[in-house]
Amino acid sequence: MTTHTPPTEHAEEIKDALRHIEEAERPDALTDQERERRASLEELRAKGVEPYAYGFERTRFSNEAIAMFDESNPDLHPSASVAGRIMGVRRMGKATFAHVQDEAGKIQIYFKSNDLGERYDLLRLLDIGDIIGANGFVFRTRTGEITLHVERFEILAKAIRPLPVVKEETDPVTGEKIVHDAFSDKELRYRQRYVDLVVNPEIRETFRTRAKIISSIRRFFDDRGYLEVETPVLQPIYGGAYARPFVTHHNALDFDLFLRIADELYLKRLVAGGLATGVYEIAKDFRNEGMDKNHSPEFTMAEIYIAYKDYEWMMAFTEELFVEVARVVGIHRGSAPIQFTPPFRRLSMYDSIKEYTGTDVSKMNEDELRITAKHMGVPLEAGSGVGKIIDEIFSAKVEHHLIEPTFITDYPLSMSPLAKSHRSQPGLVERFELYVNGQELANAFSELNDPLDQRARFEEQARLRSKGDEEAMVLDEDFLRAMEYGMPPMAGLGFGVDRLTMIMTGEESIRDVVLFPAMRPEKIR
RNA sequence: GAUCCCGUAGCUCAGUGGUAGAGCAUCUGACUUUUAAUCAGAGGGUCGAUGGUUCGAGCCCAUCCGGGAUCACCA
Repeated sequence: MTTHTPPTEHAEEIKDALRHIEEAERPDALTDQERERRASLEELRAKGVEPYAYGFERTRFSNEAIAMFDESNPDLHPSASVAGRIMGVRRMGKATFAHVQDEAGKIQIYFKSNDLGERYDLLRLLDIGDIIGANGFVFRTRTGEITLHVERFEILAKAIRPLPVVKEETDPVTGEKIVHDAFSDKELRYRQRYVDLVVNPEIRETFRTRAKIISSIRRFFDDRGYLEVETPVLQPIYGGAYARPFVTHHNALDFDLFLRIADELYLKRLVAGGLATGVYEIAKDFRNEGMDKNHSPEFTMAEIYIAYKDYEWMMAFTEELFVEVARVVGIHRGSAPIQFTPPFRRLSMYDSIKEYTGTDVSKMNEDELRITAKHMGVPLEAGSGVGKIIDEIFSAKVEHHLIEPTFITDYPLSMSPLAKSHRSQPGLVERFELYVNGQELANAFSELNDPLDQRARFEEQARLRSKGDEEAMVLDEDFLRAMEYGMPPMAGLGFGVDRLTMIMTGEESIRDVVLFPAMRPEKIR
């Protein structure tokens, strides 16, 4: 983006940045290890060795190279080229062992002075963290580890900042892996995810699973003929959920825009336009709320809207979707893996409250509900109406019981301004949420397509907003206009991809399924 | 936003008022099948920041910065 910023506006920042650059480059600002590594770097160049290569001809991943060793023909010595990061070095004078880590794992490599001649002397300029390429032949050492005997090697990238050294040991009795000095500081792991991925390689599996989850969702939708679309992230009016938005500013047009909190209203416009029977989007939404292990200010949402279907149909679709995702990724981690075994339990909201509290709240008016909540020890906000009180009771008394996938159906109308009134139960809407592991995972309804009803619902929201409810929805006149032209009945579903990934990987914090979690800015030394 | 806990060497951590420590990493030396390699020696710190109490503060107090957990809000 090109901006024509007056030079004075950022003068202080620029001065700070320049000062920072100067200080960072002063030799006395470096640690001894950084100075050593920079000295090694210069020595390599002085010897005519360029420590930052343009590429390397790799023929095998570490696991493939190891697999080449033939137990029945140990003298075969198949050759291979591997590339990766040096994770440990054992120098023994004229022989050196090291482990090289790549995407697939680790392989031990063996350097021998006799074989490498003068180049063997370069090894003293190598450090843990350096990225090298090596080719040679595969053999088995005296102690039994399949190893690459190096015939040629190249330095592909010299590390001038020391990597945390994590050592692993195999317990001789149990055979279990013992990790020493694990890189465990959460702040450092999140801020420097590149380091975390290197020294805690098991977390790579989490992010590979995340990618699989997203691609399996996309495939599931695509296979059924639904169309992937992209709708605006920057919106003049935000809507589709209860949340406070982020605000940004468009310089050229000189007005404020909101970062979307949901995709819903734009996707429904597209169904109205007949773009496709079903449209979906898998993308980031942004909510300006508190953050904790279940909430991140930017998070990935999947939403799909399918014409001529209702929430009953969508429930079956949702069940099929999650069963399929679980099948594709496999559920391999976590202490209490959730089995996505169909059919999922279905329970109306009233029945769920009756089941877990013994109280039937379905016929109660606001005062009775208030008294009931008080008896149950459920704290209420002053302005809570019928729907809000029921929701509070549900959250406090029912939610955490719902471990195996459970559909909760038929919500109070006041909580759901975009959902269609229940066809047979007054005061309710046709809505379901899927609960897994005591958490809401998905939310869906028969979408409201009556423009007059929708307008009335927005107006009710406006009243809440004027009473100080900052999260109440904003009336979207263009969305209403689309509905007035005629919007087919449809079913809509939305779910958080991050939470789905948490469930599928057994991670307990959303920060552990997001590569770069939001953090306050740091001062980098 | 509130409460509690944490911040000491590159990493993981000891250190409850009296000369800042350990293991790994780093440096020097030895070692041609080691694997938490080993052995001998050495260097490395604004104890998150600022202010205060004290003869004396890593330690006690206050404020601030950063992180974690719980709660609130939300998905």
